[in-house]
Amino acid sequence: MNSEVEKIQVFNTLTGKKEDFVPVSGKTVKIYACGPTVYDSSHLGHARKEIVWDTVQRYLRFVGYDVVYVRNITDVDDKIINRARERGIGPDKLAREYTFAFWEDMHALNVQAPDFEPRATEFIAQMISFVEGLIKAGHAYQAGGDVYFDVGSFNDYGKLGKKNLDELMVGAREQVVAQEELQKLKKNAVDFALWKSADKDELGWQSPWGYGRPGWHLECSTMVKHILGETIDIHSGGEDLVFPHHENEIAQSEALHKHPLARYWLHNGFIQVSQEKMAKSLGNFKTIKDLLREYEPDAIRLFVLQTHYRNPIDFSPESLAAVKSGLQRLVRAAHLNDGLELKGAAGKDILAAAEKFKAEFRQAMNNDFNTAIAISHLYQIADQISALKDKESAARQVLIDVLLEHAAVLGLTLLDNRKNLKDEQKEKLVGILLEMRQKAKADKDFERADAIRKQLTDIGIAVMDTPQGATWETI
RNA sequence: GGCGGCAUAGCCAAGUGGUAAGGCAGAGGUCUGCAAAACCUUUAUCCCCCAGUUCGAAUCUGGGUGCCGCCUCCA
Repeated sequence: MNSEVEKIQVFNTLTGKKEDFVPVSGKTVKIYACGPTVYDSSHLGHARKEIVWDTVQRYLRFVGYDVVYVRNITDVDDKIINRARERGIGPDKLAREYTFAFWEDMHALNVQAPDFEPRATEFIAQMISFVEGLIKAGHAYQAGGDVYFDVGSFNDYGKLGKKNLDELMVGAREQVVAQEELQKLKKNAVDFALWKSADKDELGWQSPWGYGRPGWHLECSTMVKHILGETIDIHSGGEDLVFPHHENEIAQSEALHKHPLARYWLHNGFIQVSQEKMAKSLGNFKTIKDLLREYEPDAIRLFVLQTHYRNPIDFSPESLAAVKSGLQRLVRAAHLNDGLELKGAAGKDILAAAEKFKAEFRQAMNNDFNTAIAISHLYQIADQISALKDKESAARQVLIDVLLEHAAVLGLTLLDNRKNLKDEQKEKLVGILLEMRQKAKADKDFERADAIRKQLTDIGIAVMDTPQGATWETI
């Protein structure tokens, strides 16, 4: 970090304002990002969330903070249990399967591994003591084999999601009335489960209240506490988590610890499809694996980051395809010096341009991580690179280096894939050669036909003539 | 119904009081045997509508219209 601390501003959902970012303790930044529930394939919406917060933690490290980035994996949940039952396998096996699939997707998208990646099932014991603490403090109560958080005992309830407790009660009461059993158990309709009893043959753990499972919100509060501490700097997630998930985390943690769970609550906007949110429940999603078949990881990241993280993105194949051309310009500029010896030297003007670019890039990112502006500066530096001649390659290299360094902060590799062939292209290519050879044979130009065959053999492709025409295989 | 957010060129998208970034597509040009790629130039008198505050507003205020999200699982 420079001698002076980078002045970063972030939009805090808690206050609804952009605020100066000041970590709890100096250069250390503790971030907890709500991770996936592993019961199905990840889609573009999940990709956005991971790309956005990956970029944030990359940038904070880039400007010199010591970041501890934690992203959990929710591997115990009703959705997992139901899906596993449908498939006739154990919930733990299903969770493992989709955990690996998630890791594959994240790796492909150049999303860095977090410093810690706790799974809920690893923290059952800590969750149980967390609940015991809440009961002891009078913020939770046992009802049958369940334990509920007593929302009425926590004054600040609703401060994140901007909810009015009285109004919540009305809505919640209607739902609870529909479930008679709950009505009997809960003191208050809005109270949420910290621990839920389960049947013996279901996924569960022994607890002071009997056999059961933790409630969803509990895991995050517990893992934050045990891995990062009682107050962290940034807690992030998709905007749908604001209420009730993060609201409930705040209630649990702050009721127990009596001080803030996180200083800054950051939330990313959603991907929409035809003006509707992309969601598994709507069945209108594109999985990351689908997209990766068609688009490079850099293109997907560029697509996501060209919109500010809090704004919605309306997805269409056209809009994603449109970034491909732009990406090519950056890639081309980044590789203009490939295979060239560096000539000349970078003059003052070049060094000044590099410094100007660095400052502008940071200025953009310091303003609530405005990646859209940051990207526009990448294009500007790419134009400057392209404008330099080969004989000024040393000067050009200075700018290429800063381009690559800053593109990497956004997780863009700018790898040169321009000459990479797809499998189908390779097959067609051989087909074209065989067609040309066939034409030569038909013209009785056997010298030419044999030359084509030999050159193919030399690169490891054997050509075999058959009564049905030529075929080939690799040697 | 309550709360929150968004509306900027053909499309995507920045811009929170000082006179419209950037990308895609389009147009013209350089280059080329012809192309393609690349590069250069160019493309919103105007920011959903109405009223107001101000010397000055896309940016602030009030009203309206449309859309989205949350309030239940959801990134």
